[in-house]
Amino acid sequence: MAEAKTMKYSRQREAILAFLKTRKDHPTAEVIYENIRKEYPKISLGTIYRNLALLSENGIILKLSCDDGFEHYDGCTDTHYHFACRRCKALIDLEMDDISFINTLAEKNFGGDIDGHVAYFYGICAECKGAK
Amino acid sequence: MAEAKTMKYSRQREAILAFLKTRKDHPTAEVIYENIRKEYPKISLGTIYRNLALLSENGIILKLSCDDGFEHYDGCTDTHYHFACRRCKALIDLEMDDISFINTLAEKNFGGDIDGHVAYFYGICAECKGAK
DNA sequence: GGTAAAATAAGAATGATTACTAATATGTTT
DNA sequence: AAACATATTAGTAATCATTCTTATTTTACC
Repeated sequence: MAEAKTMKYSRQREAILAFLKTRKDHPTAEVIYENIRKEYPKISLGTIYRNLALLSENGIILKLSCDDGFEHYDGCTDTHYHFACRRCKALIDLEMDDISFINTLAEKNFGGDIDGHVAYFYGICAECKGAK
Repeated sequence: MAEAKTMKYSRQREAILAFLKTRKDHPTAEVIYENIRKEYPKISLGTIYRNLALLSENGIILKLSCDDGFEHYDGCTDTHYHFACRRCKALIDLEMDDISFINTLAEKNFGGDIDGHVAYFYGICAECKGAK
């Protein structure tokens, strides 16, 4: 799936990856930018985007499109699923069993090859539910 | 989920919806625009976008984000799933069983309420597979 | 027909993302 | 360690799908 691109080491990329690993909330490029700036005040937004693209193309991070107008990034590539709150727009990891078997169901009446899937769940998160 | 907004009839909106119903390939706003223009040469792209937003907010059509940089629109709102070809980027309907039960799995260790999900399957479509 | 609300065409504006460029960092080879 | 080749960067400009604005036209209802 991911064709390996030659990558030289860069402090900025390492910082971006390290930052992503500390977060569970799947930040946007802008949020990553604001945080990496604390350590590298001169980093540019282009560098953020270029490295996020490199990292996700190589399967080192995940790029999440949950239809809120922003791409989100996830430092954890283990199989897992996400929940997007319709009210507060939070994008949250779900602790649920692996449902990779749905690939088999999808492939049943399909002539092509299925090698993966993404699933987003929608609704109201626990916090918003309590606050109502 | 969908708060009903007052909608007056409009020929343009009807044409957009009728066109969507004739297509199985989930066209983008631009493709819809080019086609509706044949019937309404003066229609503007803003009208396309405004009506697509209205229709999808009211649950009359679906808005699909398959991460290719464009929003796609689907005139069929019955529960079904989509496949996105990694090679030709086609977005195709899958004829598979309903897997709504995954909502229950997702809700198991989750404090909030889940009312829906979207799932996209990825791989190589039958045509690309054959052409290789 | 008259009126109010919604919809339109046309165009301008927005804003996330991408592309460009000259300078710098990295890795490798002598 | 200097020289070289290539990747990466900061800074900035450009792209382009989508949204917004405004004056005008439709639609729905009395």
